[in-house]
Amino acid sequence: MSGMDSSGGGAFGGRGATRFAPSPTGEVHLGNARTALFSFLLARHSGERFLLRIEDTDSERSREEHTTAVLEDLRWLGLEWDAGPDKEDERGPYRQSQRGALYARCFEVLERNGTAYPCYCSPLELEISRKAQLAAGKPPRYAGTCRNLSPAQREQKRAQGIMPSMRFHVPLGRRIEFADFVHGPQSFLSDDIGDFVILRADGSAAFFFSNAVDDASMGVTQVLRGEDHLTNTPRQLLILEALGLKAPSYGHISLIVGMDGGPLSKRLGATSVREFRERGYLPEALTNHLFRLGHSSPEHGFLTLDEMARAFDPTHLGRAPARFDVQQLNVWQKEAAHRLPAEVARRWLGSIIPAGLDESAVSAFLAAVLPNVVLPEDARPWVDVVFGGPLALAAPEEQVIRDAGSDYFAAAAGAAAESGNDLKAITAAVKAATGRKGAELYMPLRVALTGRAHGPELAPLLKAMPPGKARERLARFT
RNA sequence: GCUCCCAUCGUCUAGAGGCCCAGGACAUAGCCCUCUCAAGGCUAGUACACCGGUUCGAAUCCGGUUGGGAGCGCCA
Repeated sequence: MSGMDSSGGGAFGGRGATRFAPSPTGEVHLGNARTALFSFLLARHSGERFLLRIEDTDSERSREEHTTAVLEDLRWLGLEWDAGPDKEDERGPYRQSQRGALYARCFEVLERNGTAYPCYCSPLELEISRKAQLAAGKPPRYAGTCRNLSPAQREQKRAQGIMPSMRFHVPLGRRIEFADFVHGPQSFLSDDIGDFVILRADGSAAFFFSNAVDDASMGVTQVLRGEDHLTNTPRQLLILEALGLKAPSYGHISLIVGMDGGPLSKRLGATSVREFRERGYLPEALTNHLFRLGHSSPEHGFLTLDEMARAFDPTHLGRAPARFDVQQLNVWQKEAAHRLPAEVARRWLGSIIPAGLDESAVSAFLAAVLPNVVLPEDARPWVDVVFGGPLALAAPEEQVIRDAGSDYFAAAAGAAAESGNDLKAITAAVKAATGRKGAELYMPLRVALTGRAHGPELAPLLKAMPPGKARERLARFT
């Protein structure tokens, strides 16, 4: 069967591959972002290919704009793929909605094997059956109603116009074992698994089926995914076995949880890449934080993706759920913000920087303010300080001004008039006139010039101000 | 209900029987530096969920308890 060769080889020289396989039904969640990051790093670490496959078999919920958003978010994070929906190769297409022919061929194999059969049960019947089993304290599994229908019975159902779904016939009494590369040896009993749907009534392929078939046919050798898939893995192994396809090795990483230890929820803050991005978080902050969630590395500092790829160690993937702590994210965010090159910082701050400034004014502003900024909004108050008009003072600041006295400011304003916005010249003049030093010397200047007692370094801040601004603000208190 | 996964400082984690009265990073506190904040330097406190067992010896192995999570969908 062409297109189903899972032996590697061919155009890809036997290289293995990892993949990220999101369904375009919403925003990229933090947990998925981490799975994508780890899969990306796993591939980069060992020179494998990183594939992006869009799992859009559910036409009801899949939306093209979500696919676009997923691609955008991944690229924003810096996770570029070697093949994907916008980078097709001979193993594609990379959208499941376009792989119907392959699924049909695979299904035929199963049908011939006798490992698949049509199920005519209605959603309502299935729902009732599930509820009844649950109520009886039993696992809610498919009861096998349609498993052994005779050809005549099937014909009868078909004549009634019922479109069947197709189920996989799970063998009895089998032990399914595999080595999870995160959790170690796993063992499941096939008796605990009910016959599951592989083709929906509309003919589209269901997850267990399409996902397993695609991993095999796309040459994926290592599947890194969330732990929510761990107990589903035996199903996929069974499908692959029935198809005679080689299974990838699987690793299941624990889920990311909120600070309360429960599932990550909106209530506790942002949960999607998009939201963090919109709040002004930088991709490097997110990747550095995610890199340490459920993974340990001897490298402690701020890392680029390349450095992460080198340091990534699949044997150091955690089995315990990791809490998403925004405080820790903010540490990386601060670091990322402080490392921002000027032109990127300018884009990052966007409309917060007033329009119409010349380049040197912008870079002076950035040089002064960036070291004190974590999120773009932190820069906003300093725009007024640097470029705005007269400053309003609170009571404690007023007091600082009064204590300094008008002689102090006369000297300061005089120096400012002569030298422009030069802190050294101003402090020298004030020092000569008043004999003040240390905080007594600097604090009144800081307050008069910025309106507040705390903030970025004074000298660069002054330099960023328009000419005459220092004199103007100092003269106010003479 | 059944099956499966998990459990070390506030957070992320190291730890695969003695190297651990548990190490690191971040956070926190104090000090230093300093015009403030930030940065930087130094110092400090805080953890093996619980109960049994195996062993000369257990964070590490086994059993149980508790707690958390996942799966059992014509969602992925």
